[in-house]
Amino acid sequence: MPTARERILDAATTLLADKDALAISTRDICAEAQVGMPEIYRQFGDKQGLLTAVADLGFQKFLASKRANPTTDDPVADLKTAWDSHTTFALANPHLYRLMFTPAGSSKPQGISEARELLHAALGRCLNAGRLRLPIETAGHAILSANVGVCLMALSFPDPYADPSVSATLRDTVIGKATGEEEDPRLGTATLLAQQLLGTLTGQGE
Amino acid sequence: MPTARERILDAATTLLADKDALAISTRDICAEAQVGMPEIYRQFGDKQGLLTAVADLGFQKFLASKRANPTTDDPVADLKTAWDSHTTFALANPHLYRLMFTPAGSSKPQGISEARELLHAALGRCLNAGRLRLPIETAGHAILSANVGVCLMALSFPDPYADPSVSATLRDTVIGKATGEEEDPRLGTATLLAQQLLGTLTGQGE
DNA sequence: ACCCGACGTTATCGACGCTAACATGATACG
DNA sequence: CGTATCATGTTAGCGTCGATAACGTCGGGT
Repeated sequence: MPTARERILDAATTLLADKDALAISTRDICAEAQVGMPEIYRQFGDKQGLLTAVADLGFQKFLASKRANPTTDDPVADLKTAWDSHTTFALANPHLYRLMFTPAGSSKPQGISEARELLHAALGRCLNAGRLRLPIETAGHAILSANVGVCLMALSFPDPYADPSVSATLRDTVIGKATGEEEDPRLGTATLLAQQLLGTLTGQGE
Repeated sequence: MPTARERILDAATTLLADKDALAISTRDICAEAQVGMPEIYRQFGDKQGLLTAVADLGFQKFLASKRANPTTDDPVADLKTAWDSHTTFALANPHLYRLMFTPAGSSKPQGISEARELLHAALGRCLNAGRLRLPIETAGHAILSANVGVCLMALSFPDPYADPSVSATLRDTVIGKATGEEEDPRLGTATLLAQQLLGTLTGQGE
C-alpha cells in the first residue's frame, strides 16, 4: 500500500483525466484515495496546494517524455520534436495541461522553470552548432509562449483551432525565425544571380 | 435605474476587476447589483451562464477597442497595432481576459469568432495589397494563437514572461512570416551584391 | 378588470472547503 | 520493556457556496 500522500496524488490525477479541476471535490478525492478529509490538509495545506502538487507531478511526466526524445545531431529538428511532443501531451491531458499552464490564483507550479531550462539547453545546442540567430532567452520565451498558445486555443476552442496545421505552421514559423532555417525565397534567387554574375565577371563563363 | 440584467452584468464585471472569476460568489454579485439571488438564475440560468455573458461583454469591449484603431494605408502595420492592443487589453484586464480565452467547462463565448472575423478582415486587406503570403485562415489562426499564448503566459507566469519584448518578438515573427515583411538579412546583402555586379557588368562603373 | 410577465423577498437544500477533537497504529528511544 | 512520538484514520461539525421553491409586488396591454 503506497503512502497516503501518493494515494491522494494518484487519485487526484486519475480524477483529473475525466473531469475539470474545479469539478473535482476533495471528498471525491478522499473516497478514491481511501483517506480521510484531514489528510489532504495535513499533506498539502489546502486544495490549491494539492492541485499545485498534481500540476508539478504533471510537469514531471511532461518533462520525462521530453527527455525521452533522443538528442540527434540536428538540434533544430530536436526543437521541432520537442514542440510536437508538447502539443501531443496537451491534447492527451487537457485538464492536467490547463492546471499546469493556467494555474488559478497564486499557485505557480515550479515545473515551468524546469521546462524553460530544458528548452534553453536545447537552444544552447543550436547555438553551439551555429544555428541560432536570436538570444537564447528571447527565442525560448517566444517558442514556449507560442506553443502554449496553440495548445490552450486548441483546448478552449477546438473548432477551428485544434487543427494540427495551426501547430505545425506556428512551430515552423517561430523555430524558423529563431534558428534562421527558414529562408526568404528571394534569398535564393538573389544569391544565385550574384553567383552567376560573379562567375561571368571572373571569366568562368556560363 | 438600469434593468436588473444590466446591473448584474455590471456588478460581475466590476468585481472581476479585482478578484478571480472563481473567487466571486453569486451572493457578492447580488449585493453589488442590489438584486435577489433568483434573479441571476432567471436571467442567466446558472453562474456559468452569467460568466459567459460577462465574457461576451468583455469581447464587445475588446472588439470595440480594436475597431477604434483607424485603418491606415499600411495593413501590415494595422496588424501589429491590433496585436499590441490585444496584449494591452489582456494585461489591463487579467481576470476578464482569462475568462474570455480560457473558459471553464463548455461555456465557449461566441465573441471569439467575431474576433476571428475581424482578424480575417484585416488579413484580407493585406491580401488585397499583395502583402500576404499565407492563406488567410492559416495566418489568422497562427497570429491569434500566438497572441493569446503570449498574453496567458504573461498573466500566469509574469516572471519572466511578462517582458514586453516577448510579445514584440513573437508579433514581428508571426506577422512577418504571414506577410513576408520580414527579410532575411542576407537578402539585402545578396541583392546589393548582385546589383553592384550588374552595374559593373553593364559598364555603369562604381 | 384581468392577467401576465418582470422583479423582489425569504427560506431552504445539498454539496462544498475546511477544521477540531480524538482514536489508532507503528516506530524510535530511554 | 515501556513510553513518547509521529503519521494516519474517524467522526462531527462550521460557515459558505450554488441553486431552487414558494410567495409577494408592481405595471402594462388586450
